[in-house]
Amino acid sequence: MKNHASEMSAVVERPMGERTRVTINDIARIANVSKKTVSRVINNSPLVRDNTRNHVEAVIKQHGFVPDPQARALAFRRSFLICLAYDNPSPQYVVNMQLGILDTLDGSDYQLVLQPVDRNDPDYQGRIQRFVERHRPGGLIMPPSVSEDEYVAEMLQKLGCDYIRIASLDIDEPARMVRTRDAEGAAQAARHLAGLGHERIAHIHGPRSFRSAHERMEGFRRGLAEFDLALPEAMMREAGYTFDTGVQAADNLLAGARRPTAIFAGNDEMAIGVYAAARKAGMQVPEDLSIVGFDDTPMAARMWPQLTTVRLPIREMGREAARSLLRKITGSPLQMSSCFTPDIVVRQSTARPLMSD
Amino acid sequence: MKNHASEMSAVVERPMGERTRVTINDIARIANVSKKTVSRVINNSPLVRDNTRNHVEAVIKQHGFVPDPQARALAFRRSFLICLAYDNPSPQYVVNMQLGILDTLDGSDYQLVLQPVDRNDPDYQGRIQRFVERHRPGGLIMPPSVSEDEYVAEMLQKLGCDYIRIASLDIDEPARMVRTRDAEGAAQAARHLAGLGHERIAHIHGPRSFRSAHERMEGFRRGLAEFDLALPEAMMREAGYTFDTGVQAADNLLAGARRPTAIFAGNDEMAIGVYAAARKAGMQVPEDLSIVGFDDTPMAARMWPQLTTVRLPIREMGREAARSLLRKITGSPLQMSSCFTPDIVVRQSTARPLMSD
DNA sequence: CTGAAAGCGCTTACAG
DNA sequence: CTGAAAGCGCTTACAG
Repeated sequence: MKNHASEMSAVVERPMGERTRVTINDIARIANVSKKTVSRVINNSPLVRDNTRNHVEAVIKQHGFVPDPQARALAFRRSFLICLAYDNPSPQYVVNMQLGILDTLDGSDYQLVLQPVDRNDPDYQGRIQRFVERHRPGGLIMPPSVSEDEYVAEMLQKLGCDYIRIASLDIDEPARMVRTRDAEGAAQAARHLAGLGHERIAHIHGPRSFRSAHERMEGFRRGLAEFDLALPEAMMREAGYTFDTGVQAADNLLAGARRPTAIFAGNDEMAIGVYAAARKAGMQVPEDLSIVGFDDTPMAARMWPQLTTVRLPIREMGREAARSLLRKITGSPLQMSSCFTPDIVVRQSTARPLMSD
Repeated sequence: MKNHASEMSAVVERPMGERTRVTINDIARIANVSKKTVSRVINNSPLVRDNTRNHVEAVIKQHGFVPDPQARALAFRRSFLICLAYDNPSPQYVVNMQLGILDTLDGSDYQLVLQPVDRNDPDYQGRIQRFVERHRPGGLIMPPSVSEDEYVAEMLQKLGCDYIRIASLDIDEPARMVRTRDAEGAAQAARHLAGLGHERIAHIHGPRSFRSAHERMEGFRRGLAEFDLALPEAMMREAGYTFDTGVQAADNLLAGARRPTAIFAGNDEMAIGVYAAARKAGMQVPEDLSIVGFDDTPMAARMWPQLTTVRLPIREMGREAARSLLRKITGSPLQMSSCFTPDIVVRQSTARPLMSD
């Protein structure tokens, strides 16, 4: 795949297989300008004559020069790392978010590094702080619930580190936010269930430490209210956004005398737990129990019956978060906020309630 | 969380919130040694007197000095990045692999960066090569099927870049391998099904471009042979390690006149596709059809009935791969190969076949 | 609009 | 075992 002769000679020159690398000095010499001028071209400084720029760019292209990220990082006092700091327990969410960010970063100078954290770890903020102090990343992207931690956001501002928060409510200036309208999505779930004729409707929400749990709960409540339906305490359970906690909460809900005919779970993981609880209780889905989830993870469409859920375009959100962050870093002027409204995806886990009572 | 007075003074000195950072020069001055000696301590050089080392280490600790990764990278001509280059389509596999690697990297000087690739992209090897040339990572970790690409391995050797290949057969020197005995796992699946009394047993295997697909197929065949059972062509289908292709392959298998009574799928994703095909065909699992998967992803235990599958400890494999890589990088002498043998996890998707025929 | 000097915080190569 | 000098490949601060 490579010129054999030149490869041989390179090997002779550098036995470790390290090919001679074109540097800014080579380009400066060849283009007959100072290295500072090459630097200006690399960094898109306006202080370069068009003629000079074109010439330098031609030389750069001809020699396949790519500035060394490590050297730039040292001189800039800032690395070309973008950090995803997350604590979302759903692997689907995480992978899609990563893919979205990588979509945007591909072709840029930045690399994605991962910082999974545990908000129950008392040192979790310290871990983020140390990472930022040591590696001085270009910026951080924080999905819920890390995004909801004001202390972390303030710390990043003090450290002069850019960031984007993905969250279900406005908790920062627009240019630093990717907003999701979770409440509206939950309201759609409520309208769907109420519209089918359900009246005894329950809700399993995520941990109270997640703002999204509140938003979804309140949105769901508002949606029900449009149909003059209430969401009493007896019909609510808190769970941990995981399968196991979803099973437990649903077990509990279905053990009562007046069972709900429909359950809206705060995410798909818990909704899938509701399937398991329903089976244990001898209930058919959707005949005896309608189930709605939130997220539309791939698993939703693989369940039987397929899960009706509220879709949030995670990957596209990741793309947009990275785009916004890159804009902040480069100081681009057009910094508007972006907002994603979820949509309900009706599948087979919801139906009219059986006439009972 | 921090000494208030010192934080204030730092803010006054550096308005951008950039706190003065302790460098190797500060430590050298305070410890009254040359910076080269500090460097030796940092890098665990044996050429330091114990007295000197202890003293320098005390000063380092006292001042919370952490060497700048960017500066070290520039001087070393090698960055403190570990790259995961993967093309595995299962999000569960990817997330668990990442978590395992991060377990090991946590506390080290290295950061994990992601390089998802598409082996159908004609430029995919070029993408890896360019990443390595530009970022000079400490090393790469490659799970299947990227690990099975000899061209990539040779390229990395030429570039002098360390790597670890996770694969189901010995394709490199032991110190560069994390081996999995996929064939043995598949043989266990075969023994389990044959032991239950199945005779018409089918296999949906992954893409032929994955060596693991071959290993699992051959292991399964050998396991059946122990029970004098054959695996005829009519009972084999190729699919893409994804849910959708799994559904298709199973549809096809179940459309024939002599339906299999059991199907072993090459991974869980496809096995879950078999559930869907079985339902479409009006078959009950496990009464009419036994199903076995491979991987034991979290979804396996969430299916109904729960999926019998072959478990590979992905996260532990990730940990071990990162450990081996760090050993290679530091030139540690004890470099043995590690090997993981999968185990069958019997759940509820397998049972004795109904007496028919 | 362009450049020469100094510096980012480390390590390598050499000397002792 | 220890250190002074030069260098890694860029950018900042300053001058013109």
